[in-house]
Amino acid sequence: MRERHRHNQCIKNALEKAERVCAEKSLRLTPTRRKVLELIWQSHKPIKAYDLLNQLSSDEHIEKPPTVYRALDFLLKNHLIHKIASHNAYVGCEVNHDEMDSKFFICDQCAEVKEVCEPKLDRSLLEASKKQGFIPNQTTIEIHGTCAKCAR
Amino acid sequence: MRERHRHNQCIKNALEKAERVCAEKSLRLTPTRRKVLELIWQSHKPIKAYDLLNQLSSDEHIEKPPTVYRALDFLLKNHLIHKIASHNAYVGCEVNHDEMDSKFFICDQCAEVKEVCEPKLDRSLLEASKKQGFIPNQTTIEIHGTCAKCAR
DNA sequence: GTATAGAATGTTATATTATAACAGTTTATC
DNA sequence: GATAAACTGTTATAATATAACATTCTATAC
Repeated sequence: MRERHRHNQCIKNALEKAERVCAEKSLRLTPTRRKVLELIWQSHKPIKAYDLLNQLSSDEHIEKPPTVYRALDFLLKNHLIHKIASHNAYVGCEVNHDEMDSKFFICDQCAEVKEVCEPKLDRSLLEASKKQGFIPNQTTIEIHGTCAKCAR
Repeated sequence: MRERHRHNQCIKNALEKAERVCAEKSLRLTPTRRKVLELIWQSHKPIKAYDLLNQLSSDEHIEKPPTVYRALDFLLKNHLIHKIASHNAYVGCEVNHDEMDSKFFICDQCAEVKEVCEPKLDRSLLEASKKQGFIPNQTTIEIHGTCAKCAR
């Protein structure tokens, strides 16, 4: 735990950002949406839709899939979370999406995901696209391997 | 159709490559595996597992999911096909996998996928990884957009 | 040529991921 | 307070994928 970052701060930042974004765009961060975002931000590991569903449910009340998928759709559409396609799982968005699409480093040891912006990589992607005469719109860049922490 | 490439040749090449690879590694390209590979190569569009299953089935005999998933596993493991994670669908492998991982350009108009090797892009990916202290193992690079043909 | 082990296939069942469709409720605005 | 749009509840089902175990096939050793 020694080197662990102050994760509470991540959660707090994420929720604040969400409130700001929603306020700016007149969107409603309803209790379910907020709760789902908070659950996703419990870690930097992608979480599955049905795990969220279980965590949303209590002994008294079991939530149904559309509840969580609707919240996920909202959060995805507004760039507050991302879907990791290679895992069918969801992580909080760590970057500013004025920039280009995200790239993800996914540790196969500890499962943590690091989202990065890499203008150089963007340029390479654009260049490669141009070479194909391809007009890129949205990218899925997921790099699996071993993170710095686990490599030590 | 005027500019259409000779797709029969693609299928033929793919099957020949598969036979060669299997011969070299003492693997068995059994009838089901061969048939699945052939069905996947009917086009350059990713095909879904259950579509393959339907095409494998006849009025007399309906195949079951494990049949197709086992064939897919075999073909994936031996780099004869790839899974497009963002679509849960499968395409034939067009490149030589002595090289690094594949990158896919996926046209959202016509659905065709072009697999490319881009050493420059590989270098950018490696560089970005190094910057994170990340040791890359396997990448999912899927660029969605509009292909040259559809852009015209 | 037969015994044998490993690979491949058949079969049933079920797990996992995601959406459709429609009814009811809440919210913002007029 | 009426209204429309957004949001939520609920039931059902679609789409994707695997587990587990029985059976058959194939290559090799004897």
